[in-house]
Amino acid sequence: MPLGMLRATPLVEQATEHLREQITGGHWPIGTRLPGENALAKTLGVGRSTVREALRALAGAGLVQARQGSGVFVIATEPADDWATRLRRAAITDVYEVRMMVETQAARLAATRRTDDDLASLEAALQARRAAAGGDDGDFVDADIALHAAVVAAARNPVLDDLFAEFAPRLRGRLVDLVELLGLRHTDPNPGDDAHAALVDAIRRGDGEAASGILQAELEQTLALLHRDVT
Amino acid sequence: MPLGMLRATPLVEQATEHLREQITGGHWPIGTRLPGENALAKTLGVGRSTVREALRALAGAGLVQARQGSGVFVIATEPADDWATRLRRAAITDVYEVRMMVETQAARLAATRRTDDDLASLEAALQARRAAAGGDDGDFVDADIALHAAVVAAARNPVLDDLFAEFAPRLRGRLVDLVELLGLRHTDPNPGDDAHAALVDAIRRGDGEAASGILQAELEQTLALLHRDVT
DNA sequence: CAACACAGGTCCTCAGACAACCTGAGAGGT
DNA sequence: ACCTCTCAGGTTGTCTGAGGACCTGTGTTG
Repeated sequence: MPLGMLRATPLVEQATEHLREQITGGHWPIGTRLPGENALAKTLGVGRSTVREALRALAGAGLVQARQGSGVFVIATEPADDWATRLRRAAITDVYEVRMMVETQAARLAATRRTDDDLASLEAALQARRAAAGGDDGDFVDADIALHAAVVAAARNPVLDDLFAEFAPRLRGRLVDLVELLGLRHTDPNPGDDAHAALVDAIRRGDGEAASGILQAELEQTLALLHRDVT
Repeated sequence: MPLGMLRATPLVEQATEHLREQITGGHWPIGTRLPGENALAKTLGVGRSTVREALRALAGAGLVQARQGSGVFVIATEPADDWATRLRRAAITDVYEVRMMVETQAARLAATRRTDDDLASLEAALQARRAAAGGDDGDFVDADIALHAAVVAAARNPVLDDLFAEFAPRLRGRLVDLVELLGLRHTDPNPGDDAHAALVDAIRRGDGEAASGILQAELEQTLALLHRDVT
């Protein structure tokens, strides 16, 4: 099925794309009133309905807004940049640094707010991290991240949970690379186990200072590796 | 202009919304083929063109995709949740707490990383906050937020800047309310000026511990007010 | 100067006609 | 029995026309 899978792109999609490019390309800044439907139909060489549908698609994408009798206005020149995109573009060391700030504070809160359920989750995550020591680098990093997520969850602040969840995927790939490239698990397949056990214990004991300090030391070490990796 | 400002919502928008709710409400899971245009027109009591435009809007929003001859299929059940929406839904105290964590750490970094330009910006923002003391509560809160943003910017981590910029709009309205309802500016139209001047000075001197401590005290006080406000 | 009316332009809705495409069922051939 | 082809019915895509609702700017009147 070489060419049979190819379909002509519907005119309305082509028109949508063309108009979108005019907007995102800066030809129509925010606040601009677009040419009327009839004018656009003539310019694009399509029917008026096709123009209307294209404009609806752009409205659905949040780029324009129609006002009956007035016209169609540009209200955004690009879709709202989501965090995943922003984090992807940001320097990994900047992302990690913010993670570090957030997480050390979360550990402090976790020590005072953790419930029995939280402790059970932390213990389970610690065991899962140990179990993942026998697996590949990717699984190990995932288990490590899960333990850290359990720490953040014990802080009992949903905004923190969300924030950590946004950061984790951005960091995962790089952390796996780091482990592999630097051979961090060659001598010890479960690096940092002592520190993580001490972290869970500090949270159990309610010692926020210790929990925060342990995490700070660990994360600073990884950040230093990330800096080294970059140069 | 009591009722003159109200406009009938165009049918296509109502239809779009109805269909969107069917999708986000779980009635049409991902992969579902929607009823045909003619069936939908009958169900919704509108013309086929109106249905087509509504479907285009949903396509523009990324929820459906049309295949000529086959039908229109659900490809997503909700738009990617953006942070603004999440923050809007979150408890204000949770949001503020995260802001506090991030900002106190940022102040620490600012003390070590600030440039001469950062210092100039901080000084300008401090003066602007003083100038806003003569204005209304909204302007004052804006000037306060701008000073804090300058602190975060001096930490020289773009991810932090972005994060603070996400949080600020969510917090603004509530902070204005707090100032108004609690009459925080009745006796002193420029509350916290001493603390803010000390903050800027600590950053200038490179004293991260002092900067962080000053901010922590201020933000904890406001958080306590937010907690009180809620109960 | 303010209020009102009107003209022209714009978006909104519906209907109809025809084209292009897809899918499933049935018929015919091997 | 299995495979291929054809066709019918249903679906989306495009265009056109008609009329309605709305908005804005201009001109007229009091």
